[in-house]
Amino acid sequence: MQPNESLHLSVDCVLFGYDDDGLKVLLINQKEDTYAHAQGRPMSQLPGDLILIDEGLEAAAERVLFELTQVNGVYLKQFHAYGDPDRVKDHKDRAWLRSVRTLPEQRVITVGYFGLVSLHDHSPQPASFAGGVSWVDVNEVGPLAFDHNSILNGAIEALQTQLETHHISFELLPKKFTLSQLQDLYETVLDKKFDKRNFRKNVKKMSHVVPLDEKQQGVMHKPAQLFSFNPDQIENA
Amino acid sequence: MQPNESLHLSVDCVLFGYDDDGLKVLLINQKEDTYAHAQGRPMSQLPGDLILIDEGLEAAAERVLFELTQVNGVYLKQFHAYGDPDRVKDHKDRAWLRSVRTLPEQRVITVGYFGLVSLHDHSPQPASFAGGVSWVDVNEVGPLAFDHNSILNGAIEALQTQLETHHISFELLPKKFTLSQLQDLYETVLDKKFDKRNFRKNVKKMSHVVPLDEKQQGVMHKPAQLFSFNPDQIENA
DNA sequence: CATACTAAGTGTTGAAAATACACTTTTATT
DNA sequence: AATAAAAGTGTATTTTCAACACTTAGTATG
Repeated sequence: MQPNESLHLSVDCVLFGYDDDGLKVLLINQKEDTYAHAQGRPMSQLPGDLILIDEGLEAAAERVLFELTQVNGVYLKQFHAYGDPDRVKDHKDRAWLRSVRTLPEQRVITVGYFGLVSLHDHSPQPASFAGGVSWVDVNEVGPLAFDHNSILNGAIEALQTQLETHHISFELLPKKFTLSQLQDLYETVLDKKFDKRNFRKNVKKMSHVVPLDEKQQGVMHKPAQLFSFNPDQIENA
Repeated sequence: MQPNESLHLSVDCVLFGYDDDGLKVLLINQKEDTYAHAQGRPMSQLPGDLILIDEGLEAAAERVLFELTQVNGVYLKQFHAYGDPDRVKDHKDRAWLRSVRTLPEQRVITVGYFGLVSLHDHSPQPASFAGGVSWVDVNEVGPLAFDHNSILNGAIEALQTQLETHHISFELLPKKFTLSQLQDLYETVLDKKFDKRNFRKNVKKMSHVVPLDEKQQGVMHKPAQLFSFNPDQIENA
């Protein structure tokens, strides 16, 4: 039973953002000039980094997300650990690792967390040492560094399961929203259509969705009733 | 961004076993004389150990389970990673760690896997260096080492979810079984009762449960029809 | 060989939930 | 005043779920 001394642990965060335009995921771009002299093109990747030696996993996910994107205070949930011994050994990834890690050859196991935000309420900013931060439509994500495409797929599945079983939509919408927005969110995330009347019947049963005394304004059609989430009721959602 | 050099990674296996007598979990006993001169009583724990440096997580879970209990070839599924920085720092656990680890003070993150077997088909044997192996009814598990009680609870939840969503019962039963055994399994794992006729209606819809041309023998009542699982159909269960 | 014991096996009915479906209303714009 | 655009609303049908009790086939016993 050999000890595994030269093994690193990281967290990767899959932050989903939603607006009327669809479901997005927050990616960072490897900074071009960090390894100008190395071969390989910079790629996009999920925000992630090594955990600190005395830090809990969830705390690490929060810290790393904040450091890399300035996004703070979001719901983060662990969904899977990825530990293929070769997951960071691909040729395309090594140049970048050499530029940012003191021990670039080291095996890295990573724990995936996903988080949810409303695009209206958060504006991510790249950290000084990151190349850039951008929201990318989940259906238009190209090849990512490492095994981040499969981590993303795992996160999407976890998000779908959680939305169906725990109705976690409240993290993805602005404070005030219409039922059409809520329905569009469900349709976007679960990738299926719902009947408007039946959907609204179901929402009536969700005690954490409460109508406000307020209507949409400035729209070129019948203004919709606004709703918000009642935080007291969210636990039992 | 400090590297986390002194960090260890382990896997812990929660192996569930089932027979007519209930749902059991396989525990190992810390070997008494391994640390005869250390304070503290030996405790029970889940079979788990550090992963090897070039070994995948699932492979590690299979290896560790086999090394510690001689159990082989079982369905193993990852369910959660546990990374509290203090999870192996409790006083009750340190004496044992000093006796078996070269670096007992090291932080250990662990990845939990659960597995399923039929008690009829497997007979675990302790490894030479382990103190003993025993099946313990899940409702009669006492205090375990480290955070293994919460890992066990996480595994039970994962098992219940998987049974309801993916009908993974086939791993827990002998090759030939009766519908009463299947119902008892569901009732035991999910901790609720089912109506016999309704349960059997549902089983009829499960294409992976197929009747055999064979009946129970030597029972003091009407012999039950035997069934088995059709492996071809299990994917779509 | 008749009786008793035990768990296996089997259908129907009512209630509840899920689905399918189309027109009217309210506001902003021209 | 007319138009455009999405909001809002109810009912009938189908499907699923839940409740419920007696008959059957084999083993053991007297």
